[in-house]
This record gives sequence, structure tokens and C-alpha cells, in this order.
Amino acid sequence: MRILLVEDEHRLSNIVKKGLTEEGFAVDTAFDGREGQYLAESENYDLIVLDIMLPKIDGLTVCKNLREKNIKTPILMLTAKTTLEDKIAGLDSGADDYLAKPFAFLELRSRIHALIRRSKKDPTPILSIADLMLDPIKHNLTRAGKEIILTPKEFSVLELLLRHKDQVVTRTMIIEHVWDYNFESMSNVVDVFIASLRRKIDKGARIKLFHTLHGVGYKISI
Amino acid sequence: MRILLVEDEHRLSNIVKKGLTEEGFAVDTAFDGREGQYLAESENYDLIVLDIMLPKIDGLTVCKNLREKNIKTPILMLTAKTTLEDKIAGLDSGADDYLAKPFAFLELRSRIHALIRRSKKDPTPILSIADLMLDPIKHNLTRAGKEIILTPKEFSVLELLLRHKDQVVTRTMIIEHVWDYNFESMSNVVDVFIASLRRKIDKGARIKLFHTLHGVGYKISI
DNA sequence: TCAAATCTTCATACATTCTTCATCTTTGAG
DNA sequence: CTCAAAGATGAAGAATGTATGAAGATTTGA
Repeated sequence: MRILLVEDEHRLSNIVKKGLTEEGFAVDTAFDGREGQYLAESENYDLIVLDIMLPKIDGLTVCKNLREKNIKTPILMLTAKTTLEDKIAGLDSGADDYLAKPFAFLELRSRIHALIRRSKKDPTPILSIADLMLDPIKHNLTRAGKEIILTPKEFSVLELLLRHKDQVVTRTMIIEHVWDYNFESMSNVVDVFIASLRRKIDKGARIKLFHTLHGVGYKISI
Repeated sequence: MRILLVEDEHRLSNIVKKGLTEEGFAVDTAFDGREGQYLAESENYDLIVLDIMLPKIDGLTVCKNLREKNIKTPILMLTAKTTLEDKIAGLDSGADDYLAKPFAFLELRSRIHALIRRSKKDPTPILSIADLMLDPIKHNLTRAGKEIILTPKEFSVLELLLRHKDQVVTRTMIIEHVWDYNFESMSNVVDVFIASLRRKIDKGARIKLFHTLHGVGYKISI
């Protein structure tokens, strides 16, 4: 389940992203309206969380623009203001729900789940390749029916790879999706996690699913 | 199974709708008495959850009106007040049960199921895993035939885990279902209740039923 | 109203996971 | 084929998450 978060306050963005990632969502972030609109148009998200006060293009305009381009992804608006006019403006621009800052993470989470449920009739997005099956909601993983226990970070790395199966995923992409955006490390964290995923998933298996593309990144495929 | 929820606090309405939807109910919402009464008359619901304090027409009046029109759908009243008079007024108006705000979702859920069962004469559902058996109606618990006494909160936490057996349940889910919707705590209450459930249920048993998923939550399974 | 039961917070001990680092192995350009 | 760069991996310390007894706060019921 992919979410686009458009929010310029880095601290808030970070908190929200972290929380949603723990929930099993794959979260992309944008820090201004232009970037947000670009991502919303070029990628496929299940939900967009959109701040109103944004640099370059404000949230209400982004929302209107997206609706004019017939992009129907549910939008949850965030704003620092709490007046009724603002709320109405938000809903008028085509947003599906509205949340005033400051909010509790739980509140946001509830609304996100409600919006996604409302827009989807069919649940159960299970990621799989060969005999490996990952359920992001229930947070469980099996290979050939046998349960495999992963740590949170291992789980996130694997989820990202599975969402891009048969495609190369660079270390940078992994860092950006799984770690906080301000994580700056020249270390080989990613390599270490790939190693432990291999130990848990590929070790002893006839078919290896993890492949290294020397000088590029990693790929999960048969 | 269709439920009509008449409640003007949007936040509360959202939370309840979300929970009941996850249970598999089809939930319609109304935000004032007039809208609620209209829906109750024109649609066919298995149950109506009706707040007393409502804009336009109050809940007691809606309830009386419906009964006068010979609509017998079970009605569960919600109110912020807790006095005995209110309760009597509620039941006098023709309501079938009564719940004081703020309530925990699981409490609401129990009463809803009880009312529906009463009106449909369904049998009692018993939750179990291995030799552990929990009867939500009689509110009792046994392991290997031996009775175990739980406090109300312990019981609710266990009930939630059992309803999701073999699945991870996060601390957040537990808080949302077992505590009332105003509860905001960063503490480790959930951990403490898990500890006491373990002491009463798993201690000394050959097979441990409670499992911790580090960084994620808890799971009950064999 | 008061005592008992229950709930919540807190402090501390304990456990797992994350990150870095050092060392060894593999890769592929020349 | 050689060798420098890239990758694999075990292990250790740091950081984070969990378990639990007990004290304090609150609720319940006689």
C-alpha cells in the first residue's frame, strides 16, 4: 500500500513517515507542492496526505490540479488552520478528508485507513514471488508455507524489493524508502540487511531469489 | 448485517464506523437526528446506534418516533450522561440497550452483538485456541478445563487477541479497541496487561500461547 | 464513605535489533 | 590473468524495544 506524503515541515514529515512505515505502508515524501504534484501524477499511490501550506504550489491548488487531471487518488488534507471556511475550502478543492494540525498520529492513521477502505473494495494486497509470500498488513512472511520471522527493518527492505520485483533496486533507493530521510550513512547497512535476508530466506533453498547486480544494486526475481 | 450509526461527533463516528466495518458490518452514518430518522425509516437495518445529544432532533425523540411508526429495529443508545434517570428515559423511549460515553470500542461491539443475537436468536460464539476457551457472553475463561479469573481489561485484551489469533496485533490496535477513544497514553499499559495475562494463562503451561513480535506487537497462537 | 480491587505509571533489568567495522571473497576492466 | 574496487558476512558495541515488580492513582461496590 503506497502513500505519498507532501509536507514541508521535516520533523512532522519524519514522524508521520515513520509511523506509517511501521504500519506496513510504503511512504514516499515530497517537500513542496511542485514535487508533490509531479509524484502524484507520475506514480501510483493509494492515498495522498497533503499539507495546505507548502512552498512553490500550495496544497489546495495541487489538489485542484490533480482532480482536473482526473487523478482520483484519495486525498487527506492537513492544515494548521482550524476555521470552518478552511475546512470547506479543503473539501471543495476535491479533498476527501481534512485534518487540523496539530493532530495525534492515531487520528491520522484512523483516517488513512478509513479512506483507503472506502476507496478499495478488494483488500488483501499480498506481495509474492515464487513460493515467497509477504502480507504487509498482517506483517508476516512465509516461504513454501513455512513462517519466517523478520525484524522491522528486514521486513521493510524485503517489502521494497518485492514491490519492485524483477527490477534493480539501488542502495540509495533502499536507504530512501526504509530509513529516515535524514539518515546519512556511508556505511554498508543495506548490504548487511541483504545478507541477513539471504540467510533467512535463500539459505538452503534450491532457487535463490536475491540477486546482486554488481555496481548497481539488488534485485529479487526467480 | 447493516448498522445505522447516528452520531454528530465526526471523530467518534469515524472511529466507530471504522471498527464496525472491519468487523464485517455495513455501516451507514447520519450526523443529526432528522437524517438518522429518515434513514431508519427508509432503509432496513439490523441495528441502530443512536446518540442522545443530536442536532435537529434529539435521540430520545427519534427513538420514540420510530417506535410509534412500528419500526422494531433494535436500538442502542449512546449518551455522555451517566445518571440513572437518563438510563431510564432511554429505555422508556423504546431503546433496547444503553451505553455511556466515553466507551471502549470492544464494549460497544459486545453489546451490538448481544442485541443482534437477541433479536435473531443466534447461538453463542466461543473463542478458543489450543486448550484455552473464552466465552464472551458468560464472560468466563478456562484453560485445560480450569477456570481463570480475569479483570475486565485483561479480559478485553485477551478477547481482542483471540479474535485475531495467529495474526499480529499492534499495541496501537489494542489501545484503540480496549481503551476508550479519549485515552492518549505513551505509557506501557499494554505491556503490563500482556505480562499479567501471561502470568495467569501461560505461566507453567507447556505450550506458551502469547508471542512477542519485537518491534511490531503481540500474537496469540500455538 | 471506605476498603478492596483494578488500573496506570514508573524504575530497573533484560533482550533484540541496528549500525559500524574488520576481514575475507568475488567481480570485471584492462 | 591481475588487481583494485565492490560485495559478503561475522561479530561487537550502541541504540532501541520489552518484561515485570511495585508504588501510586483511580474506580468499584458494599
